[in-house]
Amino acid sequence: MLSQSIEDYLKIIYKLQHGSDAPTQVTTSLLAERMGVTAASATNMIKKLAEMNLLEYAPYKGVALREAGEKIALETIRHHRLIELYLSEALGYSWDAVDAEAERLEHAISEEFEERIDKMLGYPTIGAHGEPIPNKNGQIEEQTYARLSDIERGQRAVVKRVSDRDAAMLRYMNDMGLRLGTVVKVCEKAPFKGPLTLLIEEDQPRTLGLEVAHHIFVDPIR
Amino acid sequence: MLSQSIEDYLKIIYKLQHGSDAPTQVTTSLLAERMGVTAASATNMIKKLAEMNLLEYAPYKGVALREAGEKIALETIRHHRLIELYLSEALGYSWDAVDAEAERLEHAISEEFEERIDKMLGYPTIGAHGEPIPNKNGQIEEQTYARLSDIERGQRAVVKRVSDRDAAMLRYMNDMGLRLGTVVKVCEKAPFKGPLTLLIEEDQPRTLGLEVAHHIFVDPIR
DNA sequence: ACTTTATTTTAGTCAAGACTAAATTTACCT
DNA sequence: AGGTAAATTTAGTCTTGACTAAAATAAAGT
Repeated sequence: MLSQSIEDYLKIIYKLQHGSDAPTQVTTSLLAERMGVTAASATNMIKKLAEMNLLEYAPYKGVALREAGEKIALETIRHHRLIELYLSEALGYSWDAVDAEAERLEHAISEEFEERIDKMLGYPTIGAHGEPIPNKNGQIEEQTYARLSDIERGQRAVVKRVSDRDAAMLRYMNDMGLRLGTVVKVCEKAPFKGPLTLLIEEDQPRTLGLEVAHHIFVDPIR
Repeated sequence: MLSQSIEDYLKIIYKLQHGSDAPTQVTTSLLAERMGVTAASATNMIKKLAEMNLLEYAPYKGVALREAGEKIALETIRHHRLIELYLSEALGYSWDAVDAEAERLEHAISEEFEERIDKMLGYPTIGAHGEPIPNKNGQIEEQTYARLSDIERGQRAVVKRVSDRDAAMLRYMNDMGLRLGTVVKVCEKAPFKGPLTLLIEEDQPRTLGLEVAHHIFVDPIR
């Protein structure tokens, strides 16, 4: 059995490699920051994972997952996203609470548990925040959506995915009435990285900071 | 936060103190055996728990939980039994599979998770194998049932609780058609600790070894 | 009461995975 | 190209919770 720690490291490396923000090189310090440990600790673990042939390690340069490592990362991510969706659908958890709970549960569930909730949810392919859920074979359909912050004025778009990095931000989005599938229209964009004004589902206009809009992924209409 | 290990030790000590088999004195070796560790390891942990004022430790004699330790034990047991029932009721787990899964999950769930499944289950007081579920305040209603092995010939009784120590035995009981609430009648008891013959729910007679009957707790009728 | 045996405790190791402080490497700037 | 700052790695420590082997204690038999 693999330790929780190892699963977490691999999961985060995968996310960094395939994330929408910085798909350059996964450095020790970036990994350390995401794991909430010091760089020295990250180096130790990296050496161990390289030893186990789970990743490619170029000292002072960075890491890249090998096939075996990616497989474990995707299994862990699958667990996480299935659990998040289950908590949300079956237990009524809110958008911002699922991540923390899933973070601990993902390491504790068996294959049987995974299969049962997968079935119960109807073999879903999209998670609670719009993320793709890897299938049992570790295949995943990476998506590419536009950021709401990049949408032109006047354009309408459907909310497809939100970043789950910040629970407070998720709660805020939720309070604004944003959900997966919500249709928004950009009415106004203030200059100099100013906020944008949105029409959410034909309701009254709302103003949203760019920072938040940057973490909302949409599909423009027409 | 308390470690999984600590929670497990306290839980097992509680069960040994209140178990139906040997409520004498909880010894180091008994605890070690149930935890699957060596006696030396158990001694170490006992000293640590005594240091934390979670239990009373008389070297060479044994241990007894103090109030704080019992509270933690009961919380852990509550988690375990709620999860078992949830797995059984909501996810269709079989009698013999719930324990192993709950064993890992009990340390991973939050208070919110506990509350949500508690509510979903209708605030149950009896677990999947008939055990009492401690309430949120750590109160528990200890039961005293007769063992099926002690029931007189001709007597009828209702199955109230089964031991969950051995998954294979649980599977066997299940295959025999035994469930909580099942009515059985003892038709025959072979001498010299021989097997007993049962009538299960007015079906055809079945023969059951004493060992198994010893782990089935019943409430005699009339 | 003394000896043998079983149980328990002590002493010393080990592995995981974190940390700090120091040394090293890379990168950047003029 | 040389010098400095930032990033990374190395070296050494710590904690948790296991282990083995040896010592100490308790229990039991004659």
